Amino acid sequence: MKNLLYLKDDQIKEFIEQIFYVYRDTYSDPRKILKKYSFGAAHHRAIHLIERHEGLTVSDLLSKLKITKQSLNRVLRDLIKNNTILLKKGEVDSRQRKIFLNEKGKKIFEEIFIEQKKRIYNALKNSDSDSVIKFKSILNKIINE
Amino acid sequence: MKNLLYLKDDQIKEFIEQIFYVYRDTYSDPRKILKKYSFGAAHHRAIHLIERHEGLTVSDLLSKLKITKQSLNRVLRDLIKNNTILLKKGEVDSRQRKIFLNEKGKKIFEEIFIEQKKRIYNALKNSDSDSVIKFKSILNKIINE
DNA sequence: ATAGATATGTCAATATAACTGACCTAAAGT
DNA sequence: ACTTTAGGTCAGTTATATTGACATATCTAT
Repeated sequence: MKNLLYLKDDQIKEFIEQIFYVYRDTYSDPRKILKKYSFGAAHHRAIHLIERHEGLTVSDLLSKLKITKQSLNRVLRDLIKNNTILLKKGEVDSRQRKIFLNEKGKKIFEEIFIEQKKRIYNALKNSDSDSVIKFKSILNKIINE
Repeated sequence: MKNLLYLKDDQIKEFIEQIFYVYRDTYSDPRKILKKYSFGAAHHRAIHLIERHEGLTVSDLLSKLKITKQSLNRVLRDLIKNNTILLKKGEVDSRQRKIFLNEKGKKIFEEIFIEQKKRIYNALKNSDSDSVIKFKSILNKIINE
């Protein structure tokens, strides 16, 4: 292994610790908003991914969340019951259900996002564009490993 | 708000999504090792923080994990029962319990870390030092917001 | 047409990790 | 002496996930 400082074990351990804090803090900020709608972290993650990938299918969402369909089903049922999402039959393949936020869902998403955005926005606003690009690039490398 | 590309909502939403994937993948890699010792994600996080901050107190660990002491207690009990950690009374303040990995704990940590390290190492090995520094800097800014 | 595969949904039981709330001891601080 | 702090514990509950089994509708391929 290379002897570069940033590849030393201690540095990597520190990254593993930081990744935990970043995830925990980023996703705990909108807890109160979620509670208002009787939603938890699982609903939050689903809503976020549905907003980012409107019309994605149930199996798309499953592979993004990497949970079982039984787990996802509870979440989707809650979201439907709460009138937050709607499912449309796929036009090409009618076995598929394409998932969308409805108007209420979009409003809830925005409420959540406002809370969640602050942390990231403030962290980036004093960073130069080059830093942000490099930050994103490494995030992507970690995901695609 | 500034009109910078990387401060646009879509970009921030993408970061929020990426942070989820990075955390999930980084912490799911050593699942099999953990299972071997009947440990779960909660034990993993505790072991990681104890290794990084040897001799930290119960309340130090609580504030890093941001869970209740009842939740942490289950985890610490399991780790003690499994002979992975040991608690020493604080010399200065004997109400405190300082937490250490014992020999078995250190070995388990190393086993976990080997699995977990790969992803980060591979992501960083082809990045230049400047990228890594900037990556770390933004992680810290997000945490300290 | 029909057989097999795929996408989705659901029932039931269980595991894991968290929570709230109440209460306790020992040791420190004042 | 009194209060606060650090830590531990009991009990009950909630949230999120799991495994395994099975059902339905639809698509694909022969």
